[in-house]
Amino acid sequence: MRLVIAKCSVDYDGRLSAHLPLATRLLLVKADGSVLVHSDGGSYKPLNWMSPPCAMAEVEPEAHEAADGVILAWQVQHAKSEDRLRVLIHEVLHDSEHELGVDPGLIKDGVEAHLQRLLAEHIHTLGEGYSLVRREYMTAIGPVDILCKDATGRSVAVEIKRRGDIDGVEQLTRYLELMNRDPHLSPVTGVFAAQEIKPQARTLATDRGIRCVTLDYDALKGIDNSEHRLF
Amino acid sequence: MRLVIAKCSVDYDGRLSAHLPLATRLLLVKADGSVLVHSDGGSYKPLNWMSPPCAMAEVEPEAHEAADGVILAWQVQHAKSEDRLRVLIHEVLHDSEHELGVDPGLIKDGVEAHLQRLLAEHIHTLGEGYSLVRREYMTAIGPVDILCKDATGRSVAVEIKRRGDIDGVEQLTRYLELMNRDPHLSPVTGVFAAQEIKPQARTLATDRGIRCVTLDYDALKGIDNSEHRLF
DNA sequence: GTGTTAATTTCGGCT
DNA sequence: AGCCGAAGTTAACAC
Repeated sequence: MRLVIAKCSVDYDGRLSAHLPLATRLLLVKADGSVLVHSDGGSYKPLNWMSPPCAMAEVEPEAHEAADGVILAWQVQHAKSEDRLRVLIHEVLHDSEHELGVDPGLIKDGVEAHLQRLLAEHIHTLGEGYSLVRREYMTAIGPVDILCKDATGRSVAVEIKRRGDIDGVEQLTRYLELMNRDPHLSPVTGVFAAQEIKPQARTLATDRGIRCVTLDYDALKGIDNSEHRLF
Repeated sequence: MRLVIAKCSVDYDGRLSAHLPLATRLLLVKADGSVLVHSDGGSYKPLNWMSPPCAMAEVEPEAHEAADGVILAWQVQHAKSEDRLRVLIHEVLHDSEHELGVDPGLIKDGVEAHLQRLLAEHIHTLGEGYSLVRREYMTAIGPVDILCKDATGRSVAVEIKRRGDIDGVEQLTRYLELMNRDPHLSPVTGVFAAQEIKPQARTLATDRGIRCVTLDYDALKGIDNSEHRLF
């Protein structure tokens, strides 16, 4: 990884055209040739960048560029498209190279997929006598997160979100509408399950006869772990 | 901006929990206190980060951490939520501070908004006798990019995308369906305009009686420039 | 401020 | 390889 602090201007041409006026910025060149241009603020998104696969070459600035004070130009060309990044460097304030090695990568915990797996494995947390039919139950308009049956054998469609919002309720409503047209499934009731349910979403769901269930991820994981210890 | 290359492990707790095992990485601390953790690959997205507003503090590692070889801990706390990032540093390989100043920011060209403005200004590119009614014509389900009339005075709804995909056709279809229920507007025809239209989207649009128009952004801009030169 | 939509979205999973 | 949907999405813009 190469770190350069430089006074530079940047031009991107590809899916759009973008220009960065002359200013001091961080230029980050990764081992795969990709380049990030960062300012000293904003978010994690660079001002400009080139994604891999790409190749970076240091070239002589053109005559008119050199006349404007450009001492060095970087040309970053994407390998599979016409996307091109051109960095015109006026002054280099820092330049260092560092060996980082391969990164073991991020381990995530608590995303929707985990919630779905845990709830499917412990479907009884929805109520006594509940049984799983299947996860990702396919319908014409997309997969329902979980289809199960309650103690009386009635179908229950479950929509799972980390954060339960209006759009999640809308999504479940569409599924329920469609599934209730299917005589093999109907009547289907709905459960909106999330770690946190926004008041608006709860109101809308309740109004539509959809039950809201707040999921305790740590509790579910706890059940999971204790069962794994037992067997 | 502070650049640190360090052997470290990172833990994030907030909207989810995430862990980065011990490895050498770039730690980037911006002037606003935000922190990015980058590896030597991947995309522009950091492995882990803390968005502003937040505060970074260097603290003593706990006893068990120090026993594991941690020489320094960074605690990054988000100002408005419980989001927390903890960086456990085992070895510092580089540490430098740089003054960057305020960035003038990115100037973009060629995004959907520009296409919309250009097409609205040169609505005749859709056909002889076309006239603009208005941009962002509001309907109950959202704004139609452009509403215009053809040479015969019939309403035409235009949906603009940079890249024309199925979902854009669906979006336009919903607008047309709604607008055609309005006796003041009906009949309304549709135009799907994009710089590039995917074959599937073109097929679907044609099947629904929606005309597809490929926009040449540079040509539209050329017209624009030449007109500005004339007047 | 709040909400909605685009993004050089990126990223992962599945077919 | 392409399609689909989530993301600690972020960012811009209207209301």
